[in-house]
Amino acid sequence: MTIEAKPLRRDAQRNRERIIAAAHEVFATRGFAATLDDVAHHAGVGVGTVYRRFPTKESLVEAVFTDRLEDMVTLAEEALAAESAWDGLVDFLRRAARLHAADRGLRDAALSMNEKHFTQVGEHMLPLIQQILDRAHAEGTLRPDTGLHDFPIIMAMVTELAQNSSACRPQLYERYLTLILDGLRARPGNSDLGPQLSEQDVQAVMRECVPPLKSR
Amino acid sequence: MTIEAKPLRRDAQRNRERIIAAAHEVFATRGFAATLDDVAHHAGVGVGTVYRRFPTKESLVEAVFTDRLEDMVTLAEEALAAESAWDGLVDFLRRAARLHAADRGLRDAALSMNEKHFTQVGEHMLPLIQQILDRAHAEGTLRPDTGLHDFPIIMAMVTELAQNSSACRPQLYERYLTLILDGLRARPGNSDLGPQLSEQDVQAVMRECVPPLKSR
DNA sequence: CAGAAGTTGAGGAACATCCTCCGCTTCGGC
DNA sequence: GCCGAAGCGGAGGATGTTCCTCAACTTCTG
Repeated sequence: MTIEAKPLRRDAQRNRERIIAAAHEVFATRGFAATLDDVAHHAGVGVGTVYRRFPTKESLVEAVFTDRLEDMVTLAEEALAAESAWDGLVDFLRRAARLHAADRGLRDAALSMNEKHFTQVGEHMLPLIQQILDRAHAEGTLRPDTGLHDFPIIMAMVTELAQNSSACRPQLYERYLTLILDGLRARPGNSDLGPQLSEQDVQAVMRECVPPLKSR
Repeated sequence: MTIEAKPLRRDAQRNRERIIAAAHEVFATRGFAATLDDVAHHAGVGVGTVYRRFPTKESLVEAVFTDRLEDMVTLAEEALAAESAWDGLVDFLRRAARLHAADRGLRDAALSMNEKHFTQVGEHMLPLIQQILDRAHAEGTLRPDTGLHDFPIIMAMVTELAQNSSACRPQLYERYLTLILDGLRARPGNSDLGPQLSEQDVQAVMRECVPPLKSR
């Protein structure tokens, strides 16, 4: 599956793993805004080593988060298995938010799912979420004027808040997620939300919500 | 009322006004993150002039936004005058969000209302908002487990989104504001939101939501 | 017209990235 | 063990940003 070019020397392999672990920690608190220099220091390794192993931040991010994102796929599958579609959806969002609140890097990764790195995971994930929503729509519990594209936006808002409150009230975001979930229920008397968004819109907005991975 | 120390020379006064106007423009797009150097250039004036007239960013911000915030007080008064408390509240939030979406500086100012500069405006504003909410609670339309402190947070989320989508879909935020408003209605079957937040919490979170005005 | 008030903007100080480079260390096949 | 290849470190150059001062100059106004 993986195209393993050359087996690394043993020490190099050890360092690679150290770097990934350190990157996970550093990204968890600073998100994609973290620096490769930062990662190097946390890994107890020279900057050059990091740059040699991961020439771009993108490649490091990919190495760190593809698995974490696959974990979220599992979460989505569990949501589909719940007997109540609504409860499945709510649970999924709550757990996802919890993970994202605890790991800002994962949050940034999840919101970058349409970006070239991670497209693969996106192709697993998005159809599952679509199914979750279809089921909830069919059940009549999720308001019909919402769709797939609303959820990245909602998660972006909620997890941004989670970040901003993490120092003083790490659970604060849950309150507002709950509020939004009540707003998402299909109910008589709901307001008119207007037209749904396009995929391009979401992608553009998500790019603004996540620090750029530029480098160079 | 205002402690006018010395009458400025006429050209100086003209420059002062130019600076304020330019600052308004610059803050409108970059928020408090804008630079005094930026403002100077937009005003067609040397940096030194800005620093002489407004030694701190804080003082400039105050000069620019106190009036704009007082405008929002008017908005709040209109909300209180509406016959339906709920409609008044909704209108108020929608209009406030519109203003904040169009002027990120105003948004940053509004979210800084507890900060020393602006406390004065805050003392006008907050009791009014409290009254709006009391009325809506009494009317039974606003869910009872919400309060004053929820609104800065909600506005912060919504206007942050407005900012992030301003380039591609400037009205996007309205959709999610509407969604949240539906979540704010008192309704049977609403979820449990848990305990309300304290004022300290809100202040701490707001400080994270707005770029620091440090200087020096 | 004198001198007070005001202006200017180059530029120094203080950061923050990003990433390269080359002398040195370590590995591991022989 | 030896030695060449692989790997490592981290100082430091390049670049960028922001803040703010100051000394030479200009413009008011009485």
